[in-house]
Amino acid sequence: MSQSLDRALTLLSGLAREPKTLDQLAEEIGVHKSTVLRLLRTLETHHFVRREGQRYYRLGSALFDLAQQALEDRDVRRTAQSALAGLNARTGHTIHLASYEDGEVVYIDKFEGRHSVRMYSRIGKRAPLHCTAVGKVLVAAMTPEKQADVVSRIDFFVRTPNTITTPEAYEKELALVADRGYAVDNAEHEDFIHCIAAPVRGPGGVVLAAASISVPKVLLDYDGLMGLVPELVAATEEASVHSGWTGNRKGKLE
Amino acid sequence: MSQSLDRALTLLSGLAREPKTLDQLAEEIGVHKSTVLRLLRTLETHHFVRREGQRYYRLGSALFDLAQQALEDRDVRRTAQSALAGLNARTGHTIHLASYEDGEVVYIDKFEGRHSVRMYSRIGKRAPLHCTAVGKVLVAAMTPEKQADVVSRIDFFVRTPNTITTPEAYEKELALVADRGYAVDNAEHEDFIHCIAAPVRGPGGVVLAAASISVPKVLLDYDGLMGLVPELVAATEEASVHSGWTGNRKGKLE
DNA sequence: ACCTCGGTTGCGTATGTTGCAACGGACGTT
DNA sequence: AACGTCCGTTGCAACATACGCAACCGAGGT
Repeated sequence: MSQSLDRALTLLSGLAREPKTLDQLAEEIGVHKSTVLRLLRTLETHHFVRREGQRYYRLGSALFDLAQQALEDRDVRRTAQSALAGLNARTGHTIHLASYEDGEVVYIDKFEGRHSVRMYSRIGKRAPLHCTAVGKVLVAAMTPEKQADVVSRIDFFVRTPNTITTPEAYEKELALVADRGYAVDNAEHEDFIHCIAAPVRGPGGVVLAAASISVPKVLLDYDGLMGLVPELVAATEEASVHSGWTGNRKGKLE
Repeated sequence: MSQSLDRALTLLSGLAREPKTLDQLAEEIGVHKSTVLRLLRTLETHHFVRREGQRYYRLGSALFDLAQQALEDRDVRRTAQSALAGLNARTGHTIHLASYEDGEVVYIDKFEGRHSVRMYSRIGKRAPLHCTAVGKVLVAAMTPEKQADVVSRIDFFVRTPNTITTPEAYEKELALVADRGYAVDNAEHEDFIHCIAAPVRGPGGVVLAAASISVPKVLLDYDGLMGLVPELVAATEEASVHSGWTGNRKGKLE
C-alpha cells in the first residue's frame, strides 16, 4: 500500500463534497500542509484537481474525462439506454441501472423521475446487496458457489424495520427472486421508498446488470408498485435484446 | 511532485483506453511490476480501479462517483441544461457546453446530435483555445489584461488549413467575436466540422461558459450554419437567464 | 503600518517506496 | 500426467523520496 497515493486519493474524496483550502485538507488527513501542497500540485498537473482563486481547491476535469471513458467501457449502459429511457418516460419514476462489484452494488446509470419527491442517488454511488432490489437480482443470478461466497461476506446491517437481517432469510428471498424473475425492496433500504428490479441479460443469458424502478411510498402503494412489474420486465427484456440476449426463457433466473 | 502519485495517475490515464495487465502497465510507465502492483492495490481499495478476472485491471467506480459530484458543482451545467437540450432537440445537432480552465477549453456537457456523422468528443475532454468557437468566446470575454496574458501563452499549432496561426490574427478575431456576440470555427479544428458558439452568462453578465453547435460540413454549408446563429443565441440567452443573468444588453461581449 | 492567515520554499532526516529474485498458481502443451 | 510458461504475488535490503519543520512571503483586514 502506497502511503502518499492513499493520502492523495483520500484528498480527492474530501474535495468531492466541496472546495477546500490547503489547511483544511491538511487537517482532514492529519499531515503537514506542505505535504498536502505537494500532493495537490501533482494532482493539479494531471488535472485531477484545479485551483479556484488563490486558496480553494476543487476536483478537476480529468475526473470527468476518465469517468466518461470508464462508463463508455460498460457496454450495458449504452445498450440498455433506450429501453430504460423509455421506461422512465412512460412511468415518470426514477430508473437505476446497477451492476455487481466487489461485494456491493454500483449504480452505472440513472434516469431521474419526474416527481418532486426524489431519491438521493448518483451514478457511481455504491449500495448494499442485502437491502436493495438490484442487489437481490444480481446475487440471485450468480452461480451457487459464488452466491454462497458472496452471501457469507455480507454484513446484514439494519437500515429500516423491513431490512433482511439473516443469511437464511436472504437466501430464501434469493430463491424467490430467481423463481419470479424480479426482486422487490419493500422499504428495506430507505424508509419511504420501495423498488422493483429485474435483470438485463447479455449473450448466453448472463446477467450483465439489474435495472430498477424506485418509487416513494407516498406516490404509490405496494400493490401499485407491483402493478409496474410487467412494464419493468418488458423494458429489461428489451434492454437484454439490445445487449445481445438471444434466449427466450421466460423470467426465471438461474 | 510526488513520484508515486504521479505514476499512479499516469496508470489511470493508461487504463482509460482499455483494460490492461500488470506487465503491460509496468512496461508503459517503465517501472518494476511489483511497484505497479502496489499502486494498483491502493487504487483498488479506493475503487479507482477494479480487477477484471484475474489479470486485467480497469477503471473503477470511484471515478464515476467523484466526477458526478464534481459536475454537480458546476452550476452552469444544471442551469443551462434545459435550454441546451431544447436547442439540441430543435436542431438535431451536437451541442457542447464548455468552460475555460488553465489555458484550455474543457467540455462540461454534451448533447449528442441525431445524425449518423458524429463528432468525437466527450465530457471532460480538453481542446485548444485558438481553433475552437467556444475557446474564442471564452477568451473574448476576459478582461484585457487576462486576455493578453492568456493569448501570450497560446501555442498556435496548426490543425487544418483554416487554423489561425498568429496572435495578431487571433486578437483581431476576438474583437470580432466580442462585437458580434458569437464566434465561428470555420473548420479550424477539424477539417470536416464547423461550429458556432455563444456565451452563457451569470449574475452581473459574467461569462460562465460557452455553448456551441457543431455541424459536419457535409450536412450544412457555411451559410446554413450561420442561419443557426439566431437559434443558438436565443438558447444561450435562455440559459443565461436560468443562470442568474439579469442584464439585457444585446449580444456584445466586453 | 501592523497583524493575521494561508500558501510557499529549502533543507536534513527517516521512512516509505522501490527493484530484485524467488515463489506459486493457472493454463496449455506434448 | 508431467512439464513449461506466463503472470501475479511476497519478503527483503538499499536507497531515493516524500516528509515535517521552520522560516518566508503576500494579501486582506483592522
